[in-house]
Amino acid sequence: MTVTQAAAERLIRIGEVARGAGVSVRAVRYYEQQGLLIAERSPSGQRLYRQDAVTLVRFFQQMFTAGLTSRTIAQLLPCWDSGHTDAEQRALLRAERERIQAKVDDLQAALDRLDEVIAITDTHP
Amino acid sequence: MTVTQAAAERLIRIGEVARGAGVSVRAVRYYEQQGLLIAERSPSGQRLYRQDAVTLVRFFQQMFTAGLTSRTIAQLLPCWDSGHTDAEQRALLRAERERIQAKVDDLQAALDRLDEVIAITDTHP
DNA sequence: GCTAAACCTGACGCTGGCGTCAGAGGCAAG
DNA sequence: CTTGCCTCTGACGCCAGCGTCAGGTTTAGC
Repeated sequence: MTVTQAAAERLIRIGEVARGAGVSVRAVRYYEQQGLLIAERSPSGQRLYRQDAVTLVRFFQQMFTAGLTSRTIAQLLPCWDSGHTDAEQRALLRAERERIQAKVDDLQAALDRLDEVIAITDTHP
Repeated sequence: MTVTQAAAERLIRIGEVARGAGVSVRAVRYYEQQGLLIAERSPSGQRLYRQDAVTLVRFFQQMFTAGLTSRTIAQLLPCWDSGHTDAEQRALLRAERERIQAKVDDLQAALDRLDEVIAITDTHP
């Protein structure tokens, strides 16, 4: 799936990336600052992205909402591109997996508590 | 369950509350500042809590990890004490429930993505 | 009565993912 | 050529739940 020979691919500017992914322009710049998204530059200095940057940004958003930091995502990015991992990355993957799973459990427990109250207060108007 | 006649109940100080609930003393003071935990005061000004404050603080922690703000918790606190809710509180309860459920779904989706990568990279050493 | 531990009130710092404002340059259309 | 939108680089602001330091009082044990 890693097409390296995108010869005459249409490049898009930052606004199109932002709109496409549903985030702000500021956010996209921030991702670059964090080393997540490398952009080419036009002669005048404007950022130019490949279209799959949109997909990538959506992916970043998903990871952010899962509680990963940009630093962690940056460390894991090579996995997505190459499909290979070193020991450190595998450990990171498992650690994040566990963290997220634990958070799911916490949220589920909180949900149960809230449902208790909802049930009680619904039967006691 | 709401025993209002705790005549000679043993009161505890902030350190004991903190240790009992597994949080810092600073956190307990913060909860008071946010209107979550009202403490009596000794003649010299030290905070005095009933033992169930420990349970309450644990509950706060659970809600915090579920993403509720102290403001929201404060608005919902009467529900726990009285077992009654007004319309606003019921709406709040449902809104938080939905928010948490949505977050669970997001986390689950992120977990699936991570598991994909883990699976792929485990079979490709 | 002394000391160590615990408590008090401010008040500033930190983290992370941006929002937002300032001031300046780029680009297609009319 | 000008109008209007897009983009650029800093740099400060924000929120929420505390951590942490400063400087002073209280409590408990010996």
